[in-house]
Amino acid sequence: MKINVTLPDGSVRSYEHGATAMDVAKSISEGLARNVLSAKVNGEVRDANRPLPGDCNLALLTWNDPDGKATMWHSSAHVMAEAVESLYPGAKFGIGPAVENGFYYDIDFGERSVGEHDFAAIEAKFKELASKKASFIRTEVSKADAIKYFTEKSDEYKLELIEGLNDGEITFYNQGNFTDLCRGPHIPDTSFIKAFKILNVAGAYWRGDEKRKQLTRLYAITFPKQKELDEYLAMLEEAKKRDHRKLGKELDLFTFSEKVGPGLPLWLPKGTALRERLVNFMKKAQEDSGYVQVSTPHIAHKDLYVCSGHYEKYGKDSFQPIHTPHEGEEFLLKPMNCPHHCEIYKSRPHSYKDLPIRYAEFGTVYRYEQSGELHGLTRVRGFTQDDAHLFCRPDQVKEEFKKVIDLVLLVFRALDLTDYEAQVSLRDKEDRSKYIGSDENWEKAEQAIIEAAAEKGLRTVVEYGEAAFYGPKLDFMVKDALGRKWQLGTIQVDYNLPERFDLEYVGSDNLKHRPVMIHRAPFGSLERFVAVVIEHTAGRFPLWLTPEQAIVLPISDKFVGACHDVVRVLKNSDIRASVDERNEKIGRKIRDAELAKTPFMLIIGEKEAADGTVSVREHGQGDLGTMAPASFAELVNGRIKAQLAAH
RNA sequence: GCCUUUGUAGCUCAGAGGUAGAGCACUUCCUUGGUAAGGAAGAGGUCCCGGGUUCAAUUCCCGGCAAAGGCUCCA
Repeated sequence: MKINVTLPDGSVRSYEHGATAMDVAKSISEGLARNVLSAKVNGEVRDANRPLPGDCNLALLTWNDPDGKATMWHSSAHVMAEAVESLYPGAKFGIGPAVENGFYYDIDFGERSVGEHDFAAIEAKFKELASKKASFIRTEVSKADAIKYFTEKSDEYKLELIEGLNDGEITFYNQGNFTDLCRGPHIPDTSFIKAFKILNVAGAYWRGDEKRKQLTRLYAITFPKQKELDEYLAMLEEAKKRDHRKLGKELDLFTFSEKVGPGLPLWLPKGTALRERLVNFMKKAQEDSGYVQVSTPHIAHKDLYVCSGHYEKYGKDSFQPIHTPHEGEEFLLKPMNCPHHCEIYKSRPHSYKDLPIRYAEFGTVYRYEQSGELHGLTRVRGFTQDDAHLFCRPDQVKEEFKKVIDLVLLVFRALDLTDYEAQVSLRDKEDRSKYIGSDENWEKAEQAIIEAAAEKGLRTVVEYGEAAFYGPKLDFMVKDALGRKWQLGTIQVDYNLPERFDLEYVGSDNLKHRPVMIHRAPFGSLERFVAVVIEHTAGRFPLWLTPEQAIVLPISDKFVGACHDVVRVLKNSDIRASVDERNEKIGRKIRDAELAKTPFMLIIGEKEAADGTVSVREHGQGDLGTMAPASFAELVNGRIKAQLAAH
């Protein structure tokens, strides 16, 4: 009896019954067979050496397929577990899945504490085991046998996992001296793994539950070639160099102080100026889009947040209320700007003709984040949002969304963030009970978002069940220069707050109606946004944003005066420049300016001073020749204009 | 909050149970130099904080504080 196998290119090949994906690979080429990690059979990823079920569609998976990589990494987790078990007898194992970059295994080492100093031994053992070319062998076991096996090993974690499985669907995989409860699939044998590295160690609660025991999680990665591991490690090094915390310090943008407190960034003059430019950029764009600025204080009555519902949801995990000394009133540090804006809306009646109303505020908010959650500028306790709230009629939602999308894209363009993706978050299809607002309005809003995104030509993914309880949303994910994903701009529809604050407008029918509210923040928070921009550009900011656009370098003291003259000319053209007056040689000044990532260096010596020119050198590019200061100003402003051009 | 690691000069980091070290930065002097580091001298430290062990602790132990990596990825 023969079976027919359809390959991804549509070709059909015939094999003996019981043939495996590996047999198919071998029949195509030896080279392919050496690289096959697993196989996708009728859409399901399976072991390459498992007999095919009959006629099927088959895709052979190699290192180039995400599923192939995952197979390899998951198998690597088993080998790492084997290494750990042989070095630390009695270790118990939780789960060991493949993740985005490598894999991990959660391990209970008992009383022992395992840290970085143990990595070398585990790595050595791993290499020894991997080189044995042990096959991964799949066996189906009964639930009773599975329980028996892990009871003997007294591994309560595996036993708990087995509890949740049905008899008849349980499989074990074995390689070398290690057997694990595992659904698979796995690579044929351990020889495919040529390079291994433990990346870090972390505590992880069993099943992600902080009430349960904390296991030791070993993160690691493997590759089929040593060279690829080396490249990966080099990439991590590069990421470290771009770390915004390091660059923020080097470029004098911001700092932290233990006295001031964790998660509370202090912006230095250069960083503040950079922030201001971002703020002004946004203010201008918002003005052009019909926003009006409002301003609200940093604290408010607790009742405001009780009304908005934020107190109930976040209150217990927030900074505790501030009490007035005599009246005993309770005030909270502002965690959100929206309730304030609702009150501004309420301060007077509105006609349908007034809508949409767009209140914008660069509002600084304070949120308690657990100490371990804090991270540089990306996770802080005090930060400034480029917040705005749009109050509109239901029929205006789509148009408003499109305008906000334009604003977000304007920001991305100005900062060279070209690789982005939009996520539309909608209601759970099954359970609609957890959402507030009428079905009809939701329907309308969801449709409006989808259409707005489509009409703007966004690349979107739709996620059901990801909407907030108060409304659907559109989030922008940006990939930075190293391919890391960040969530930046967000646009959210809200039916909840208009309800809670009893917001209304008078319609053309002279009846009262509920406006729809849209929250949006193209930057998200200034802190986080600056961090992303630093890491994306490695500190080489776009010309319009950079702290200092040009530094003027005198060849010797004699030309300092001429340098200041040039700075004055540049200032008149809105170019930020200063003079390096230090008593140093020109080579040194150039080096320091290059390291400070200053975009342009203007050198003035005998020749330039005499004919009123500057010798222009561009960061990372070198000498551009001499020109008049006015021509240089034109060059800079021309480039800035090109970058900020709307389209 | 919890786990692992770390905390020494402004920065990056070395160090040892017995008077604290380097490079860069800083100050002064010399040098006036043409596209990525000119030379010399000097100043600078509560070795994160609090307790304990010791004749002696910055070093060892305990407790805090802060920072870093992680705590969503489901056999």
